[in-house]
Parts: sequence; structure tokens; C-alpha cells
Amino acid sequence: MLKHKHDHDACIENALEAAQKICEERETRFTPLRRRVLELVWSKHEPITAYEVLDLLSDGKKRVAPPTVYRALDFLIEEGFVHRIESLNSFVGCSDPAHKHQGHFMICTKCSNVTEMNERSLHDVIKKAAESNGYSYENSILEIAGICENCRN
Amino acid sequence: MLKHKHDHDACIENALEAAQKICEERETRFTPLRRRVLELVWSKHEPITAYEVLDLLSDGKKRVAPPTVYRALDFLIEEGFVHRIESLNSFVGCSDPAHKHQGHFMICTKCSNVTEMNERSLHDVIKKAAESNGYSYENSILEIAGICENCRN
DNA sequence: AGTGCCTTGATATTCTATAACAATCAGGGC
DNA sequence: GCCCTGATTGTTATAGAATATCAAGGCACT
Ligand SMILES: [Zn+2]
Ligand SMILES: [Zn+2]
Ligand SMILES: [Zn+2]
Ligand SMILES: [Zn+2]
Repeated sequence: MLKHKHDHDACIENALEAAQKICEERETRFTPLRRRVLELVWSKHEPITAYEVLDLLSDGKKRVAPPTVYRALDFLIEEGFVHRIESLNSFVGCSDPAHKHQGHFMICTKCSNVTEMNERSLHDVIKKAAESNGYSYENSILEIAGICENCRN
Repeated sequence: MLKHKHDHDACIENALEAAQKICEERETRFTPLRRRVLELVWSKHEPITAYEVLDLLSDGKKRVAPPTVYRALDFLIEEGFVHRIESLNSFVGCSDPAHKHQGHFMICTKCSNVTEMNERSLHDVIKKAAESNGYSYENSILEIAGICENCRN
């Protein structure tokens, strides 16, 4: 999971292939633009802002406009390939795109690395807390700030 | 806790007095501007944006500038009188300013009412989850979207 | 009065996101 | 092929949220 411990090119490739396959199943359109934006989101392997994506997308002559990026991101989020990190106004690739879900994250305040937690038990606790306070549960964002194992050593 | 069930003027008054007292204890300055901004945040009793505060603050002739509002909000957040709701770019008065803490919220998607949960157990579960994933815990934001009891009836 | 520090004012700018409308592209029926 | 339709992308403009920077004012201490 940690950046220096994996082959990141393969990591990106996997994410793209998974997305491709899921879109075929759902009959949604994984267009070149959407594919490219997903690739750029994964390329950083840290939360990336929409405008960073925009800059990367605009190499050379033609500069793309914000709606182009935001629309692609909207699609990717809708399909569950990307999550938005509210506290950073940033986006990050989902580690488990096959199952639609709301992501819960830990964010390292030193290295900005983000880890997605897909823990059923935590999800259940949050849902229960809402219900015990009289709310029906729709979804939740959880973003924990802390320092990752690497950075503490 | 629900809007229609309490005397909201008293609610505001309590918040202002509590803040005043806490600032005296801490020897921080609860200036007229900061007091007024806190009053405006409470006045809505729903998340309020910085620019809404700005508009309310600018009654009549002189229009205040954004930094005036943001600086006051920064102070109020720092002191723990106000929380920021990340998913709404909004601010809300804290229900328990005496004890500094990170707020955990439920947000009604129908009426926009927000309820602050100060549940030790939930906080502990979140902290544990972070630690079991190798992160030290600094703080966390939890914002649950759902429908409140009122709106379901 | 003079100094230093905190607070507020004022101007400009940056960063984030969306509205509105035009152009293009893909697929289905003819 | 050609038209129709809906989805996608391009383009321009604008809205919304937050900060950088420097000037002015207020307060406490000497
Ligand atoms: Zn995910
Ligand atoms: Zn780290
Ligand atoms: Zn609180
Ligand atoms: Zn409600």
C-alpha cells in the first residue's frame, strides 16, 4: 500500500483495466477522456486537485477548460472509480472500484499519503450512531488526519 | 435540539455568554467583531457560509471584506466555538464549547438541519481504526448525511 | 509620548466549481 | 447512406470560497 513498496505503473494499469471492465458490464462509456483523467488521478497516488489534473491534461498547445475535468471527475466518482477528499478539495483513486461505496480515509499530515479504509465494522458503527440519533443513514464521509507508519520512523 | 422545539434567542444568548466566559478564562479577546460573527453563525442554527455571514455583517452602508469574516471564523474555530462542515463549506456553532474537540455531525439532506454528536465511544472507535491501520491519530472529520426524524414524519 | 503586539480595514488575487450554449460524436431506424 | 436522438466534449463566462499583502487603528506597558 505504501508508495515505495509497489510498482506504481502496474498499479495504474490495474485501475484502468478494472474500470474498463466495470464500464463494459454496466454499459457506461469509458471514453478516452475519462480514461485519461482516471490515469492522471492515479498517477499521483496522492490526492490530486481538479486543477492539477487540468494542468496535466493540458500538455502542449491546447488548454482544456475546467468543465472538461470536472465532468470527467463527476463520472468517475459516480461510477465509484474515484473518491473526493472533502478536507483537501482533492480526488483520489478508489482501491476497490468493484463495489460501490463511500470511502473512509486516513490522511498523513506529513507526507500527504492517503489510505482508504474499507472496514465493514467501522461503517456499521457509523450507521448505528446515526440511527441511534434519529437519522436515517444515507452516506458518510470520514477523514482521519494523522501520521503514517513510515513518517513516524 | 430541534429547531422548532426551543427558544432560539435564548440559545444564541447562551452561546455568546459561554464564549465570553471561556475567553475570560483563557485570556483571549472576545472582541465585538468576533462576538457579532458568533452571533450570526448561531442566528441561522443551520450551517451558514462565510459569505452569508459577510452579507449579514454588511448591513447598511459599509460592506466588510472577506478576510474580516474569515479571520473572525478562524478565531472562533480555534477557540472551539464554531465548527466547519467540510462537505458544505459552511460553519456551525458548537454545542459544547467548554471542551475543545473535533465535531462529528449528522446532516439532514431534506431540511439541512445539523446535529452534533459528541459521543466518546464513536470517537474511540475512529481513533482505534486509525491506529490499527498504522496511523497515529490527530483528528478526524465525520459527516453523516441522512434524513432526520422530523423530516421522516 | 513611544514601542510593540494584536486586531481590523482594504485591495487584489488565487483557487475551486458551475452555468449556459455550441459543436461533435455514437448508435438506431429508415 | 441519411436523419434523428441523446450523450459527450468544447468554449466562454461567471459564481463561490479562501488567502496574500500591506496599511491603519487600538491597547498595554514603559
Ligand atoms: Zn473506495
Ligand atoms: Zn506519511
Ligand atoms: Zn462541538
Ligand atoms: Zn430534516
